[in-house]
Amino acid sequence: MTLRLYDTATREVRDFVPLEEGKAGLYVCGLTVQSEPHVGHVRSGVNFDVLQRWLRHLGYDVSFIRNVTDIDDKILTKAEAQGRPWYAHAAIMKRELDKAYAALNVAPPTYEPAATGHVPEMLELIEMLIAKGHAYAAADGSGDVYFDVRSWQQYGELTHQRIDDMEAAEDADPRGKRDPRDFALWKGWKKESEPETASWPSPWGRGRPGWHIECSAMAGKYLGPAFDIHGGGVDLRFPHHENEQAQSRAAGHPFASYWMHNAWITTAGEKMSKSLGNTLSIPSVLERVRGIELRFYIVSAHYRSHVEFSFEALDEAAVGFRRIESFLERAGDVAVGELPEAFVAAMNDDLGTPAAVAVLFDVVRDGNRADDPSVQAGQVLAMLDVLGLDPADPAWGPGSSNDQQLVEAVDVLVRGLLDQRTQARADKDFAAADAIRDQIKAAGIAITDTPDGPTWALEAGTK
RNA sequence: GGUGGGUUGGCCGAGAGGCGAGGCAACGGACUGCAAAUCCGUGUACACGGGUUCAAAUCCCGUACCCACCUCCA
Repeated sequence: MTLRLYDTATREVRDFVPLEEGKAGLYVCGLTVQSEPHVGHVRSGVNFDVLQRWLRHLGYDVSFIRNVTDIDDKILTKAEAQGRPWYAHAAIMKRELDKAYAALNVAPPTYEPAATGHVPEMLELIEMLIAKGHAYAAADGSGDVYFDVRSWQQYGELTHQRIDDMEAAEDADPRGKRDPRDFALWKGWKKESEPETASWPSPWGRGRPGWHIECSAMAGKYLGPAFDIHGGGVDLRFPHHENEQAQSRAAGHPFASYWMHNAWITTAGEKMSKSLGNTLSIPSVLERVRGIELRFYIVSAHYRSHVEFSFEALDEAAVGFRRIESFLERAGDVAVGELPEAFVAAMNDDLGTPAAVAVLFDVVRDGNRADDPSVQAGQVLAMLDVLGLDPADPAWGPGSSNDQQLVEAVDVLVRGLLDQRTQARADKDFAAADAIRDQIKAAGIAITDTPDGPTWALEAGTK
């Protein structure tokens, strides 16, 4: 059984055949570090992390490159609004993003190149494009360099559009373009409005990279002229990915074999980037549910399906996930087992995580029914591991030693109370027994009576 | 104007011609001193109108509504 993936370029699910047997090169457009990451932003991080983990599980030697765009218009304007240098602003937001990824157990990529670190590579590519007649320096002396879309006959091939059908940008300030659809490879430095630190020397004077060129340059540098999979959010299909492909192919590089795009998470039917302030920023969502629960919520939907975010649905997902966790707790220590066939089939079918999660629940039920749940628990662990949802993964944070001490302290206190309750029950003094249970419950601790005596755990629903 | 996606039970969310994915909630039952947890059972859902077919949520035609992208966006 082989992995099949939906390829945006061909619009079909097809067998994944790597360029080089046993290896997989993956490039994903990461974020522009311009503001605090929200739920929508991290979806792509989680989705492609699942892809990375699955490829590794299948035995591929994965090179996963996920870039960081650390210079662009928005960064400049937001930094200025906040009164700090653009690079400081980008660095702060980058740290926030790292924290968000860590909180969701998004494993780091092989390498995370930053745009500003690759200006020479971009210049090299731009000069190659000029030499081949696919790019030109603007005639107006602005220092801008544009890609000449009319010179590249296949332009539009990725998104199946013809140049003449595309609407030219409304704001199209022609700025010396030959065609309004030509896009910037290099942006000349605007002395009056932009800091000099946001400019680099080039054959066309000081300036900064256009948005698309960085990915062509970095993908080429780290994965080579041809690589397997290129990913990102749906909105990037056009113009970003179309332009990346045009640049790279015009420069003579075959570029990506497969294109994968994750769908949006919206709120109230609107994209998150447009909507409501910071209520959906990762730190604020994590005040409500744990990172592992948010990740489970994201993984429960297929990566190509649009998700309408709601806190109710998020809470439901969290409740469902706790069922899996409590099964594992009951099962005790078990070794990681084999993946059920149905799970493997689901994952191989274009990362069918919803079907995979259904298998997860089926096995949990089986395990809850069994006298000895260790086989099922082992399978559950294996599945959770692939999905990046193993609660025991140290990546979720070891909990500080302080926490550990607290747990031990609480354990002693609760055990004392539970002993009293057990005695009361033995004496058939149920009023007393229930009073103790209520007292413990009031503290946010649920108790479960088992054949081996009562156990306690923090109550579901309270984070 | 061009390109792409969507509308599934109370809610979330899969599926892509024939056996009721799964979860949450609800109801009944088992277990329990009572609960909790767990298990068992309970649903005749696929926007609307036609058509194809022995068989349609799934294919075809039409309609309605929603969303995304068209050079700043995950």
